[in-house]
Amino acid sequence: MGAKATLKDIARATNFSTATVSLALSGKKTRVSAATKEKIITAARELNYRPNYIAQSLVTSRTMTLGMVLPNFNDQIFTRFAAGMETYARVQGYSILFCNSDDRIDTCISQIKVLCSRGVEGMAIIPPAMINETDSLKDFTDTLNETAVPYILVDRAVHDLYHDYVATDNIHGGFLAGEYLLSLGHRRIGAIAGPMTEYGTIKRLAGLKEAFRQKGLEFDESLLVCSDYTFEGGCRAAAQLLPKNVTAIFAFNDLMAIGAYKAAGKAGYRIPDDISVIGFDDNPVSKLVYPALTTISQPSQTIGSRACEILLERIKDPERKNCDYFFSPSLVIRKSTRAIEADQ
Amino acid sequence: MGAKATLKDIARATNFSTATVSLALSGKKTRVSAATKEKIITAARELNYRPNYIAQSLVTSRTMTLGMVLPNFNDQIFTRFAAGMETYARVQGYSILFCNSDDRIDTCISQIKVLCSRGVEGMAIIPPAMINETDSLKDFTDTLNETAVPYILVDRAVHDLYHDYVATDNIHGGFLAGEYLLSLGHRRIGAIAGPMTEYGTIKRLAGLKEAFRQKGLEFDESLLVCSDYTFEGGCRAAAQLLPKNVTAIFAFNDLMAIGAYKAAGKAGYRIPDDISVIGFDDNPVSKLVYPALTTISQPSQTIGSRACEILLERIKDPERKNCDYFFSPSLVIRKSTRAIEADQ
DNA sequence: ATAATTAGTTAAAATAATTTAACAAACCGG
DNA sequence: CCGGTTTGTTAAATTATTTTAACTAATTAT
Repeated sequence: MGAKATLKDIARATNFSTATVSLALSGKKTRVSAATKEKIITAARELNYRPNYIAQSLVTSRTMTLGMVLPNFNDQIFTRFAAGMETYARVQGYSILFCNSDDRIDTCISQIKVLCSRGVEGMAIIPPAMINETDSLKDFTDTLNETAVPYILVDRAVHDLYHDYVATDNIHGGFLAGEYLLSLGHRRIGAIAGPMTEYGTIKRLAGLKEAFRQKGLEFDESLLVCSDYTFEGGCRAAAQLLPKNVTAIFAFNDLMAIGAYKAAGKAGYRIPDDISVIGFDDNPVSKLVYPALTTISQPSQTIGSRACEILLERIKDPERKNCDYFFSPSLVIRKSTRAIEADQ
Repeated sequence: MGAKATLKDIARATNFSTATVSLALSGKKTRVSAATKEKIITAARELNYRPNYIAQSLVTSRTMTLGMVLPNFNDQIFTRFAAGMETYARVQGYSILFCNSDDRIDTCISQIKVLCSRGVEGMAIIPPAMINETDSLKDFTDTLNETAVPYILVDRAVHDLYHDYVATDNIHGGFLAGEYLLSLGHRRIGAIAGPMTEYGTIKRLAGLKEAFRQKGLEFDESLLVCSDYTFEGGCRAAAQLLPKNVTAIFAFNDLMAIGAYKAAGKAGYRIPDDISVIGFDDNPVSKLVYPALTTISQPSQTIGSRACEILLERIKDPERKNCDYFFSPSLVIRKSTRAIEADQ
């Protein structure tokens, strides 16, 4: 009962060597006679044999395990990456160790080390938000450069770390938002951006400006407020923007857009009658708020799945060239935007 | 660079045996001279040594890995359990394999088997919602009974499976919601429950009725609508309730409460002026909606942490008696409820 | 000075599998 | 019947670590 059978036990029971037993049970088309195979399989069943994956891993150095480091477990954007990752991994027979970095570089580094020690075959890492602005950046890149474990960066790019990278095409996303608001006739468009130290922020803004340019217009920089991707930050930023007679607000994520709802409500503006609001992410929340939020949908789940696929390819072929993979976001029109007469 | 250093490499570099190196690095208070220890630790750092957990596991038969099965990765309630679990596990040196059961029994069973094969020391399982109403229930309990791996059930109880179990004290939660609405003067209180096949639903309702009873009143069963814990379900249920002149609605989760917002908005009711709404869960969303939702807060993160703690205790002592652990929820008053004159 | 104890170190075993290289036996063609 | 191939099997090496038991040298006690 208690003690679990090993190859050795089967070998003893059948009078074959452990090598033969291993061969017979491995199922590979090796030269083991049918009679031998049958005896061994029968004995294995009788002894209720279960291969020890740990021992297998030690010798094959395959663990069928991946690692993923997330900045937190609460933000739906991250958990959707995680969900996509898990879905793809599962059908490939892989399991995933999920780690929380608390969005801190030191924790992220230590989690990466733990994952390597645990013998994951590959890692998907969403780096901390501030990764590019701290002194610890080098510690981070050093850690990754020193490890022999293949990895892929997800969502957030890192300076001086030229590696596989998957993310939303943020330029295109910013463009889509701008293009849509312009097509509705809006001209005084306020933008609630994130910190300008982030790639994503910079790109979304670039896309927005490009949309203006393609219409032969120019984005009014005085209507740009940099915030912090939080609900409260969005609320504060919108409060600054509303007095400037904007007819539409593009918040660089849904949380800030919903913060703008609050500011608009307080100031007596109705959405979308008095002001249109568009977000970014397609956070599940955006379907729940009233009015439902028009937004730029990041294909997070798909990105997660593809990240896993690309990671597995890299594991197979570590010499493969590093690539950036960008996934097109899409416009999801709900109830927070409306057309206005371009009266100016 | 590429090749990772082993104990042997350090032994070779320092001219000590692998045994000494192992002893020196293990940190245990063994008799290794300070000088030796220092040399070895220095060499280990230089060679960028990382212990191979696989080899460690093989000999110690401890993997320092736990498993957790979630119905999905998107619902914040589950990810908060997961976050709490991970936080506690991390400081104890454990990593966690997180699995998604897609809320299906067969997938859940197969994930449990995968976890066992991978040698997790223990499992935390949130069973599928329908677990108690399908023919596969026995498969599920059999799988768990046969395995030698300790486990704990989280959030959802399972028939005929007497084991460690952690959850919110749903009776008390239902009571708190009822008590609060009654204290505000509400008497015609509508309830949007979940399916009556779920323990959680039954208990929340029992708590609500108890609150009435303690006031010498009785809950009006005609104001009870059973729904399905979704936004749309809540919206439909509220649409049934509103014509019945309820002055307050207790939705058994926040998603349904926010669905009720939508129904109320459509019917021209203002919250909380015309109708009070209280939810359950304290889903992060409830802070974002307008007006911010008053709700019963489940201490999900705490429950996750405690689940991990209890699981680790059970791993240490498999003979320990099985227990149910219930955690008190708390009332979080926001903006969706108000007092009325008890004019009837 | 001798015996007993302690400190520091190590050789070797153990963990449970896979893999390699070798070997014997059977088979086959000329 | 002899060289070559194929088939079936196994001994031994390998994986990276911990652990045990033994050994030497130094210290302490008698």
